[in-house]
Amino acid sequence: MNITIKDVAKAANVSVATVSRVLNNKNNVSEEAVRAVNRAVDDLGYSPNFLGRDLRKSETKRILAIIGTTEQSFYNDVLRGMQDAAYVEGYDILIVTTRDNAEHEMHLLGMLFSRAVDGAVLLAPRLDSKTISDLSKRYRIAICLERLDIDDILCVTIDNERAGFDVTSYLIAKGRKRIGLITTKVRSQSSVDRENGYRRALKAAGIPYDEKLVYYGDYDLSSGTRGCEELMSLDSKPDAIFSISDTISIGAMTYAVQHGITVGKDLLFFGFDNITYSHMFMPRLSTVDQPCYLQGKTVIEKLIANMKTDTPDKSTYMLPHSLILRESTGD
Amino acid sequence: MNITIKDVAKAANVSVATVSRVLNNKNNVSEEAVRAVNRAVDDLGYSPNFLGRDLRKSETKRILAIIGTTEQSFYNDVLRGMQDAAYVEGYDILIVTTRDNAEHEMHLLGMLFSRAVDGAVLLAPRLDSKTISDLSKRYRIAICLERLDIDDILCVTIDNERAGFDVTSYLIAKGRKRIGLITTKVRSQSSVDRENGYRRALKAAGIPYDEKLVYYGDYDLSSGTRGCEELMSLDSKPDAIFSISDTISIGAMTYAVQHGITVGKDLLFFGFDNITYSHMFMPRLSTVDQPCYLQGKTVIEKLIANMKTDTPDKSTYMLPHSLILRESTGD
DNA sequence: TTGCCTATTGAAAACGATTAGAATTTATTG
DNA sequence: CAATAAATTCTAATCGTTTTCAATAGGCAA
Repeated sequence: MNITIKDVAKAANVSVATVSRVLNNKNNVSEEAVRAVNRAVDDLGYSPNFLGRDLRKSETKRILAIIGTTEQSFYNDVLRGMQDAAYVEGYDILIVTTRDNAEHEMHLLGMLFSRAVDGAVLLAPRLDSKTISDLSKRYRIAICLERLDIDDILCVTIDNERAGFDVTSYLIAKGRKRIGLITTKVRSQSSVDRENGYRRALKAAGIPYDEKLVYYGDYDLSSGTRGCEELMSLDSKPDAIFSISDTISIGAMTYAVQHGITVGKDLLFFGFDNITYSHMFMPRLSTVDQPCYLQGKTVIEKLIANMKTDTPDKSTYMLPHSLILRESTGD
Repeated sequence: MNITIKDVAKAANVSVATVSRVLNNKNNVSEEAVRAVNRAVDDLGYSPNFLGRDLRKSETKRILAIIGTTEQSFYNDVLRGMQDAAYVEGYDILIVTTRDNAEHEMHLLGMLFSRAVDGAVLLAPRLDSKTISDLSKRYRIAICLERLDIDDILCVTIDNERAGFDVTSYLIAKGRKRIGLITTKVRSQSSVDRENGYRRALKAAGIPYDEKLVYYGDYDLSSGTRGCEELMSLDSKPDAIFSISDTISIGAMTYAVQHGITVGKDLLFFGFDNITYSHMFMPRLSTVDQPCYLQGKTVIEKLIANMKTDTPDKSTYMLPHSLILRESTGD
């Protein structure tokens, strides 16, 4: 039914070994054989079955990128970086979504256990760090955009704690005393780290931490809106709001604008990620820029390097972030 | 080195055949054997090598979803629909991006030719329709969100021509006479269809087509901004602008707002896709809602059905769209 | 002609699973 | 208890490649 290497061999009047050699551009094969094989391949419309090849070679040249959902628009640059790095080494990146479900994440990692891919990058791990850490002993895994509290696994990220500290310190330097935080119920390490940075900055400035000023929501626009509404209904309202993502922050800012609050003066806003939308609307949103493309590129380079060695690199790499100051903080 | 089914067989003191039967939940195997095998599997931490299994079975239970970039936020719902439909049939969806490059699209389709996946869905084909049509004769391929001008391939989409007609007719009914169109240089079938609908509506209303009113740009926000700027610098300015995506339309509207144009009165805006951002900002954007989740779900159901038969369904399914009227059209 | 070296080639053994079909064990029946 | 049926189990073939190793052919020197 299907055309196999045997059919090509027969048509070209050579052995399957020779066909294989031609297909893989080995040098020890005569001009004549090359021609005959290529003709047969064309005539029959043959293309090699990767299942056979991969089984024999025990490698697939494919890497899994496990994300939560494709919604987070800044993944796009990360994935571009990953693809570019993979391309130069002859790998393909397969994207797969967990829909923020740990069980499904484990199911997808099954592709790794069962050798359907050579390695995996987790971009929004929901599994607990012990599990991931154990897996990383047997398989080629890396984390990107996040880190694990157990740090015996390859990680490429930014210093989120530091970024949270930087943002909060900046708002304090602007004379703000009651700084709200809109974060997520889901305790991703990056959210926790940003929150810790926020607390450290408060402490460093001698401002007492007030749990009422912290809102725990989801990752979407409307969650930001609800968060802002909640915080602004407090008896002593915040004078600045730091959100752990631009999407959330834009949702929050929308509430303020629609309720006549002067953004950038009465209330400052600071986001995170520097997505396209963050500078398209008035007032433009101050935010933290993280090197998405570079993180993606780096994690794949390191991961592929790890595949080639018995002594894998398990370091955590923190790439530099920067604050982008715009109208939402009165800049 | 790696643990194979043989190791499990040895540890459980049975043959590989029995191990395989236990692993695949066949009924003709004794309780005792099941226990022994399961224990051995746990002890050894074995998980089956899919390359071996897939080769033998000649199926992978994986379907490729080929998109342009993950940027387009409305893909998220489509992919969710695809995954849900795939899940009930035991398939996984692998997402892969062409970065809008036909050559790379062909490379990715290689996974189909080489049997690394069982089928593929094209969500933003860049290859010419002849090529795709030919491939669909040998492989299980479907199109989603788009269609081909050659219609001998499974397609799940909306009636984009009709939608373009509906939008334009609505604007005309609102008394508008000079209706601008912001579309894309890349001639995707959906863009072409929407543009054709636009023209048909003009003609039906006896309004002459004016090529100056059509701007060809990219898919992003800033392209909308540039498009609006260009159209508004015409001697006889448009009194309404239809953009082929919300992202573009929001970019366009941003230009208007920032230049003191009263949106919804001086200038009406109509978008396409009903993305989250479209109703988050004042003025809220009127747009076309297309059933993303349903299209994704449907295309996978039909594709999997096609995999089980020798007489595949090559129909084009057009699911219903609807107009969402908001402030940008004065509603 | 013979021998030796090199360049090609082919036969057959992997890779790790599934699955027919044969072989064995166990249960059932007269 | 023997004969038969049913339930398990095993051996070995198979999927489509790559790759080792042996075999062959051709060229060249002696």
